[in-house]
Amino acid sequence: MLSNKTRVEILKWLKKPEENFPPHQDIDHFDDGVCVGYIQDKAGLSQSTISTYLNSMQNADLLIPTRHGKWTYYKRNEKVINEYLERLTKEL
Amino acid sequence: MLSNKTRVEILKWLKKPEENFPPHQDIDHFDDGVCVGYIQDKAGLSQSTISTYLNSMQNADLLIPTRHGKWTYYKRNEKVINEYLERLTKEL
DNA sequence: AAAACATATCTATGTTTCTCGATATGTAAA
DNA sequence: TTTACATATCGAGAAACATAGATATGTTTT
Repeated sequence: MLSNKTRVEILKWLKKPEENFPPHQDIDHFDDGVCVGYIQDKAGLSQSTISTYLNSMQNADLLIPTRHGKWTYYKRNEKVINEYLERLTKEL
Repeated sequence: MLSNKTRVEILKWLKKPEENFPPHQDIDHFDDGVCVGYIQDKAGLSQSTISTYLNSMQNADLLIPTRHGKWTYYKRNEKVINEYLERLTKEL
């Protein structure tokens, strides 16, 4: 999962949404993360590719999706990400 | 590089050679790591595959090779491995 | 110097991953 | 209740990776 440059970048971007994405129009915070379109623009890959990536990261429990109207927002699952890093650091 | 199960396993095995490999015949320590043949036996993959893996990990600076007679021993490059883990923990 | 042995490299094939365009689905606006 | 929009899913081709067998290289033993 974390063997892909773009997916890792996305995780990093979502660490500080205010610094990496423009403000959303319908909501004035990043509490639920960032919408797919913004992530797509930033990554420069096709809509389907990004959607697939985000979906796979959600399946891996690295991201948490929230639907707001027609938009889907994705945010990091800090707990799982930290657990992964800790385990890796311990075992590797 | 660390996206491959076998390669990650090898790194883990080399963390504690005494526990994971039989003693070498020509030398009585693991100071320079473990010879290719033992790693191959443990991994259960072909000689060429393991040799290729070890070589690629050496190129990535994760392993340090030492030649003793006709054997090549590989050990972990702790410095680089730790730096990688620290950077990942900081950035991810 | 030849034979034996450990490892490295080459070549090839099957499998997985990346990536896209096309299409489907779900939601909101007209 | 169509139409428009955001995202998801499907199907396919190209690229990268995994892996093995054959062969080459380097080292030791005979």
